[in-house]
Amino acid sequence: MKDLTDRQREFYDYIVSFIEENSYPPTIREIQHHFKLKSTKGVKDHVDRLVARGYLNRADGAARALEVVNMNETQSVSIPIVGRIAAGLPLLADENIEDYFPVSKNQIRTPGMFLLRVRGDSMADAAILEGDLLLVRPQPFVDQGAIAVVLIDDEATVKRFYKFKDRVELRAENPKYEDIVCSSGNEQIRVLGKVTAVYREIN
Amino acid sequence: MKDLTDRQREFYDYIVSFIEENSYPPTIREIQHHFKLKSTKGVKDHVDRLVARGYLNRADGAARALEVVNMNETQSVSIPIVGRIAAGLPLLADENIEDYFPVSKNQIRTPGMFLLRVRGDSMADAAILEGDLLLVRPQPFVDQGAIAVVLIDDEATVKRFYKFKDRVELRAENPKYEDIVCSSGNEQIRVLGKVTAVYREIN
DNA sequence: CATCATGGTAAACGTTTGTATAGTAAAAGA
DNA sequence: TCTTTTACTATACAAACGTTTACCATGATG
Repeated sequence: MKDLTDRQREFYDYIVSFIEENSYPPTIREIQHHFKLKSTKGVKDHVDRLVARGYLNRADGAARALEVVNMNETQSVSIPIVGRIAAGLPLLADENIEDYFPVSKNQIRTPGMFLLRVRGDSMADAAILEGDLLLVRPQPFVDQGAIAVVLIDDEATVKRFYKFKDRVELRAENPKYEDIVCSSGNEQIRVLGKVTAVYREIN
Repeated sequence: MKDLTDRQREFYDYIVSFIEENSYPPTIREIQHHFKLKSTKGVKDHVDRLVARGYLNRADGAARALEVVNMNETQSVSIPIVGRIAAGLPLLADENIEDYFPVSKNQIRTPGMFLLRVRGDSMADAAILEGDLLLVRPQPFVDQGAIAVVLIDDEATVKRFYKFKDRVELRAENPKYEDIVCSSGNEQIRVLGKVTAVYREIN
């Protein structure tokens, strides 16, 4: 956004906010009136420049045929919140999905990402509280020390994950809880994915 | 969708898909040509019926001023991230805006909401860490004990807010920091708003 | 049977809208 | 310093666009 002047930026912002409010783009004259200009020419020039610089697309000659480039990219997607995980069923089976929560698209990089609502305070010292929503990228392993969602006996838990030659350790971030140690080859635990974001609503 | 005839449904679907493809709505005549009709009247009738049944909104007389109801509800909005707050300037002046971050629309209930990136660890025990983004609803006061963004000497800080007859206390959630106490009438502090959500990206 | 909603055609009207030409003024680069 | 870019005013025009009136045909409703 650095190749735009302040004024150009104002026009761009107005067009974006108009679309957000009305869900269709403004006409040249609607922009003109918003900026209290006395001619349409100034608006046309600005729009043309925004097109030339790649911030807008437009179909020439057509009314309101204005498209903000990258606007779709900031849209959000409904991501499922998985609740209790039923044994045997695929993770995202209907039975496991409690609700949906909108997450902006640029947080979603891989398919199959899901949200998990935190139960308990075992990660309190990692600033993850009961009720928080965790955005999880599904993957069968995570980096050493990363916060992972792990399935233990059909129960999803959130822990820091450490893998050693002979064992796997799942460490809580709360002194009240003891580490879980599994010897290698033990098939009772399964890494579901890596926690990539935390959402908390207050009140 | 059961009060629509097959034909009406076709028109509705075309309008939705047109918007998805072009990101602006079609004109009456564009719809007409798609269905290879020889008059605009049929299209107008269909659109009017879709409006009457609540599937579309529209601003009469204006080109392309067509809005598909429910299409926008899961979208997100760009919310400004305010950085250092310059004295005198309004909070959301360009000078204060560092960047924008998409937040899903249903988290935004009042206008003027903004994001603040956390500096320091003074709220660590409230599970708010350095680098977290806080969604802030602007308001001149907050409930007792709520987490507030407060302006002290042109510096925005996040603290728990307590108001008593004779004084205001701003308490950090970290034993390393001491409470800030201001006698009433002291104009050096100003509540900017209430923290309503926390976003954290991991890695 | 008459009636009403649906789904059209045809043609015309007036406004909305994008575009163009000509010119001014100030700021930014070269 | 000269030139270009930015940011406008003023006016005008043609095309695009929504709207309207009049009319026709079909199928469902009562």
